[in-house]
Amino acid sequence: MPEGNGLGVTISDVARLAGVGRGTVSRVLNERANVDPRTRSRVLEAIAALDFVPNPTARRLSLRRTQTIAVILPFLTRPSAVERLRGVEAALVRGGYDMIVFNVETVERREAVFRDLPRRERVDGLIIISLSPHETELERIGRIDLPVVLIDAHHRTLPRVVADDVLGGRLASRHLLALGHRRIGFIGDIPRIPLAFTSSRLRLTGVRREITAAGLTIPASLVAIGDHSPRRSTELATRMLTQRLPPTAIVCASDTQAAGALEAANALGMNVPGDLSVTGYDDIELADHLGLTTVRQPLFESGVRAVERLLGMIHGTPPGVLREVQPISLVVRRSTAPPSV
Amino acid sequence: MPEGNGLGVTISDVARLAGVGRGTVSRVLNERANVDPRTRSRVLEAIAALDFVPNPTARRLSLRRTQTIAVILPFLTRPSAVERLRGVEAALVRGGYDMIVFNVETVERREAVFRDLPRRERVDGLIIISLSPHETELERIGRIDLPVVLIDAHHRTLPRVVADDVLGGRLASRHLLALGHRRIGFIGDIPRIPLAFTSSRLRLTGVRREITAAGLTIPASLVAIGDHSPRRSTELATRMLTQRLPPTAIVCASDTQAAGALEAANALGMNVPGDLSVTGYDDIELADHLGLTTVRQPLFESGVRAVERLLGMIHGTPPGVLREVQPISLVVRRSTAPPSV
DNA sequence: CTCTGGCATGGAACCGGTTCCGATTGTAGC
DNA sequence: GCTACAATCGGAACCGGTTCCATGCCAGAG
Repeated sequence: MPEGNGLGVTISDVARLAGVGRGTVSRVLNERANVDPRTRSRVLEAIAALDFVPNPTARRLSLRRTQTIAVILPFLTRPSAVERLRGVEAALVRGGYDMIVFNVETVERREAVFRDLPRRERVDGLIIISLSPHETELERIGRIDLPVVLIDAHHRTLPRVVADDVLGGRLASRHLLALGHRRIGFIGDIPRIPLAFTSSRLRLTGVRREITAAGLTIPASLVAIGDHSPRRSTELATRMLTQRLPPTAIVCASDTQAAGALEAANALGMNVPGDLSVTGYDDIELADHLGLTTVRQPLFESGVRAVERLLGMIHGTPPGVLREVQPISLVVRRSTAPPSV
Repeated sequence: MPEGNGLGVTISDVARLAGVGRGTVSRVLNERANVDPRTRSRVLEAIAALDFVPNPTARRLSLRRTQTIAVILPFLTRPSAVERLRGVEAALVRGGYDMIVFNVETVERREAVFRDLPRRERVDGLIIISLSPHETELERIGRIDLPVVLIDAHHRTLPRVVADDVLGGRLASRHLLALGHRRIGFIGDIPRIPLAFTSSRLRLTGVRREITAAGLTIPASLVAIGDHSPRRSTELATRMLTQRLPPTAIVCASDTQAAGALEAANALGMNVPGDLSVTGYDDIELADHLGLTTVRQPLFESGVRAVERLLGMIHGTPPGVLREVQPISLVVRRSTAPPSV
């Protein structure tokens, strides 16, 4: 254990040097009224002279507040999740809070995190990204009255920041229908029930509704589900494109998967958008780069909003509307065009 | 401020219920010897009955240890950085430490982080990814005697986990030279001096050395520097490929930039690897997906190793060799082939 | 049977802040 | 000149743990 604890200057040292009591130093530090200006400046001088900085741990214990927020997210691997995290981080820094991160990639880890974390003494609040809490997990959080905000996840009773994924599915397919496509495929995620929440299913629902509304149907052979990797998506797209009646367009549940589909088309010598249209979801940097038509949702901003709401709750503001829906929009680029036939 | 602090059970409550002193409860909690087995089990019963969990903040104050590590990294946007962070997170969880993350994307933020963070008693240690500390920053850290480990960054006196970027540059270009390429280009990062550390320069050095060793040179027209985005890389590659004497191969300082170069070739109607060979760096998931020949470095593992070393330092193990070099290797995929001419 | 030594344990002191209470000082009002 | 009250401030108590020290008790040695 390292011994030298640097400048071990405490509030008592400051008090002694300034010739005042500890309480007075504390009052100066916290900018309370009722401190004589002359006393105040003497204290400030002492603080400067000693290069004193208050010990946050002691402060936390005394105030029973940690100034720390925990963020739980699965899949730190996904660009969209990381982008939300960036938003959270930026907003927390502005608010003077620390962010501690829990990446849950397995069910065991998920259980461990929900068992250990939600203790009042550890954090002041919780942000959960792309993960819908179970009832038992929720019950534990509720019992200790810990403020929580979800991002991209659902629960009837919890404040959350989401986008309308059904609408997103509709926007993508509406665009393709308007271009004249009639055989539209879908590539999405496995709904990994025990672990994470996946928006993929909702997007598929949107696609289905829009296509049904147009008087068409989407055959089972044009719906492919697999894990989130572009490689898997390439396999699925290849299989879909090489069957008897291939689609003229594919809606993908993420930009990453759309990149996989583009790769498949490329390998098969198909021209995008000439022979095949592809849409993505999220509008991450990759989408711009690939010229992907995609559904844009405000990822960074979702993190910012979640923090704003969480800090509001911590400071006693009523949570307002539970389900905050963020706007989404279709970004048309060069991966979609009318079908050639 | 919310009042209900859930189960506000303290060690005193446990002591009272078990009919022992607080010290004894603490001894049981910390599995110290010198506790009578009968007393021990009475205490354990009381703990279970009250569902008691020690308050970490109080523990921290008393032990003068935070059980928390700070991670500073620029560019949470880059897949390679995130992958390192994943490794750090995984290893810290195993060690029972919390991770607090600081994403620095501007110079102001960098300054703020280095000013506020290494204040005593905030964290037990520091991991810095892809950012070489200035002397002034270092002096501040050194003064408070805070253990630090760098990842993918350099400083003579600090323990660090790095890979040999010069070698990486050589591996990529050696491969291309062996295939018969003679005009080899390079696309890399701006060396953003005030903010982050960039390995790009070192990789270019490696490329230069290898090419020089082969009796060739690399003209200025074949070296392009730009920011890290694939879009920018596409622009640079396009310009490079449309000049009078275009390269037959391009070494890129990252997989992301290689993706940009592939995109440029694609747009120009060039066949990869027929008309152009491209290499990347890092071997992120994208590289596998694109079939990119690349230099693989253990990103996740770099985070794990940094944590192992940091925790060792915290527990008093001598740091050993300062500069720990991780192995890298060339992964040959389908983006490289002999030149057609 | 007494002395000695060691184990178990209660409780005080401490970590470094905040806050509350009561005392002191100063001043305005009569 | 005295009272009343407000402003200011010192210091105790507290947040909830850990650790050290002193004490009580018991067993074994002489």
